[in-house]
Amino acid sequence: MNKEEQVMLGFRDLYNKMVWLNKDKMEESLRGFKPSEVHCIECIEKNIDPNVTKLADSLYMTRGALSRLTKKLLKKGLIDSYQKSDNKKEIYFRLTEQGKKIFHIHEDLHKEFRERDKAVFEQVTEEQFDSMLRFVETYNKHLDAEIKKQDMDILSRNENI
Amino acid sequence: MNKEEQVMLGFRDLYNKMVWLNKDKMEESLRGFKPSEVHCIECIEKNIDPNVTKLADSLYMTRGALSRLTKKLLKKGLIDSYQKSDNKKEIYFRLTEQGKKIFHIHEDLHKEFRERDKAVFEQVTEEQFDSMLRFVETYNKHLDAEIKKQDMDILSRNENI
DNA sequence: AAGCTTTTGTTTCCATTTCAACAAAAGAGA
DNA sequence: TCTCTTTTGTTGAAATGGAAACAAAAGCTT
Repeated sequence: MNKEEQVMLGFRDLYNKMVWLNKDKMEESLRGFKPSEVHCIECIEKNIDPNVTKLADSLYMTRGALSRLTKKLLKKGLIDSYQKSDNKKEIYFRLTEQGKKIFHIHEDLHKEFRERDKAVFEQVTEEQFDSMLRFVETYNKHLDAEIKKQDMDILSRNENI
Repeated sequence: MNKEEQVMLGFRDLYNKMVWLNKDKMEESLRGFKPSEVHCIECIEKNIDPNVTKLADSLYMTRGALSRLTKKLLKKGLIDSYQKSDNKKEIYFRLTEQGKKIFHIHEDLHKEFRERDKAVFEQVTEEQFDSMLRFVETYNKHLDAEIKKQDMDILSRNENI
């Protein structure tokens, strides 16, 4: 196995382990709230005028899933919806006071995770961080371009039908 | 946002984008096979005497999920099961010829992905790779320890009941 | 060997997500 | 403006995966 693969597999493992590990802690601090709900809340707060489509794109899920998820959060009183006067189709969301509470508990939890993993990050130099950051940015841009390319392909394939 | 977070969020995005992007390609090359099935096949080939429990651990899923998944693959004739003479409980799996075909198509696909992303990796020096590899290894070890710690917690909590 | 604890694989039940089809609104082009 | 296309959000049906309960086998302790 070459180094590229090792790095990417290593990160895949890291990702899975973190999800696995944080899930329990999350359920402990935020009883009654599922990871998907908390992620949705996080995403609503961090986006400008988020609607079902935008949230689906950000969370790498389908619009159908987010339609249902937002409905649940509305019912629980964690989010509000609003529209703009010049658009009767798009429906946007924002956090209620109660939703903001959840958001902040989640933020604190992340601080706790950072604290938990501090020892690892202390071993990394500033240059190493910058190097990794450059790598991540380059790769992300590359994949964005590939995703766009693939969307084009799907589009043009539909035209041929 | 500090650099640690940027790096980790960057990798989370990378991971999600790759899953998203590769899923379509996978369905294209391996019609009728879901990512979960292919991952399971990959995992069976790359492990020694894999059983439901080992597969569940490797794939960060539950034993229940893998019990069903392996059953599906058995039905499709992609895998075989076998046991050892000294253990009547554990059931191991191996790929059939047809399963190996799927495995190799998947391997080729990965080569294709590497080719697709070659431009990104060409910009990375050997030292950068080594640096990232060290980071990934350290972090993984750290999380393994944390997971173990959490399991201990759960265990001791049960003792108190 | 006997009695317990743990591990393993399975199953039932349930929540979540995707897929596909749909209607309504927006956008684009003549 | 009228028409065709695309986008948006929603829904029913189906697939998926997790939680928990379970029996059978294995492991351990005495």
